[in-house]
Amino acid sequence: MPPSKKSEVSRVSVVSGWSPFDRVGTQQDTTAKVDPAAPGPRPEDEELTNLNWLHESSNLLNSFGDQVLRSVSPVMEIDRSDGVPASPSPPPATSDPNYDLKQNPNCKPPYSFSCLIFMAIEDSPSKRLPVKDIYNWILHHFPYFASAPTGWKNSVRHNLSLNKCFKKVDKDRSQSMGKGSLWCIEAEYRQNLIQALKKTPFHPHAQVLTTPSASLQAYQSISSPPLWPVSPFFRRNGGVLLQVPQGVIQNGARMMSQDVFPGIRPLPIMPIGSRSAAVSRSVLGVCRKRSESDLSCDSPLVSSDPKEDHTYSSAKSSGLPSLEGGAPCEGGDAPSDTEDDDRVWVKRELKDLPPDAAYLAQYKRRQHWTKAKLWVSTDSLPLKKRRTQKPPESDDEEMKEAAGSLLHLAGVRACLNNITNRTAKGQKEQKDTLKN
DNA sequence: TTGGGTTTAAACAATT
DNA sequence: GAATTGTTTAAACCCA
Repeated sequence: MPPSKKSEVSRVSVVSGWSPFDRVGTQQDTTAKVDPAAPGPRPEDEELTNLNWLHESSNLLNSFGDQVLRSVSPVMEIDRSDGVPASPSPPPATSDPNYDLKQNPNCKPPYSFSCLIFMAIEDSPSKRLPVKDIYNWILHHFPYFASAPTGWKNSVRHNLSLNKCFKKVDKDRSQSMGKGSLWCIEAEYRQNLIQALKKTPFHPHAQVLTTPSASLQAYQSISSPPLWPVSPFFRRNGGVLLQVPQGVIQNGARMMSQDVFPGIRPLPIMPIGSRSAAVSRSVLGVCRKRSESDLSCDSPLVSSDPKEDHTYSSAKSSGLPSLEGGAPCEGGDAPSDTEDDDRVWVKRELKDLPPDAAYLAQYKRRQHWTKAKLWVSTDSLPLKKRRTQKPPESDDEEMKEAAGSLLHLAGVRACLNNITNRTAKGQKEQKDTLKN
């Protein structure tokens, strides 16, 4: 968004803040319009409510947040319409230049793109946004991207396309909202996103910070856990901040050790290529575009098996039980209004196809889900579709079964890894922190 | 070393 | 025709 980027950000009012947690507590977003088409209260909302443990009022921190915000982006207008009163002075700036936000304003947010997109969408009244608005939301809340290389937009689109947490919603044809579709959160994976957010950035408890930096000490001397300063979590609900339960601390500790906790510690200088959001990886191992016909699936179930969720492209349609097992989709095959659309047709066709043994064998070699793709003969397909689709090379049933088992095992293993990795990761980070 | 997951870059098609 | 949007592939990187 080259030319308008800066100016756009310059008139941003950052504060209105965030969303999934808006429904918690006393949030008062009077600007939010009620969209009749928007989904009503969802089962997952209970989960959000259960995140109350994440919240603790802290005007002081909120004020600090503003301070940091101004440091990061002095041009940003700080909207205090949330009624949060001004509060005492923020912690003194550290002398460590690495911790000085004024010197290091271009710090990449410790959120994965998936989280960013999720927040953007959830922050919209109708819970659906066009890509452009997702860009804007990210720009508004994370000024880092205003000066970041433009590739991040590509990454956003890439995520939208490949991450099955997000689904495309056809616009009402009567609407002329420009090109593109609306994107919303796939209900089935909303929990994953929430979990990813819970495990991202903010909130190390003081007790896990055994060797705080100078700024950290200064900060801790006056307040509780830190947040990414521009994080929407930072404010909302009148200065609500997030705290973490014991179970999540390990991730927080990790984030701390990686200097991703700005409020306290250095907002690390993270070039766009850095892997700042690794924390949420395992939670969001869900990359694959769902077919339009799946969109009616409202199952709040979250697969316990990340592998079930993960594969680019339309591989879920492979019919592999291990891929489908977690979340039955009632009515998922119901034809949509756009069934005659090529893409929909293709996906439905894929869904009915058996897995291709040759491909799966290839997958076994590569062991990489991003390659998980069904090859189908699609002479009638648009070029776009033909490009990546080849006729099957084999139809060996045994291979299919073996591959299915492999996939299943891989899923189980990945699931176990996720659990153990999270634990081990946090412990390692704590050790590293101690070393430093 | 291997495997899993994320990000980035790039190419290309489709749409406005 | 240009710009934007959406899809796909590949590679690099990080972590366990």
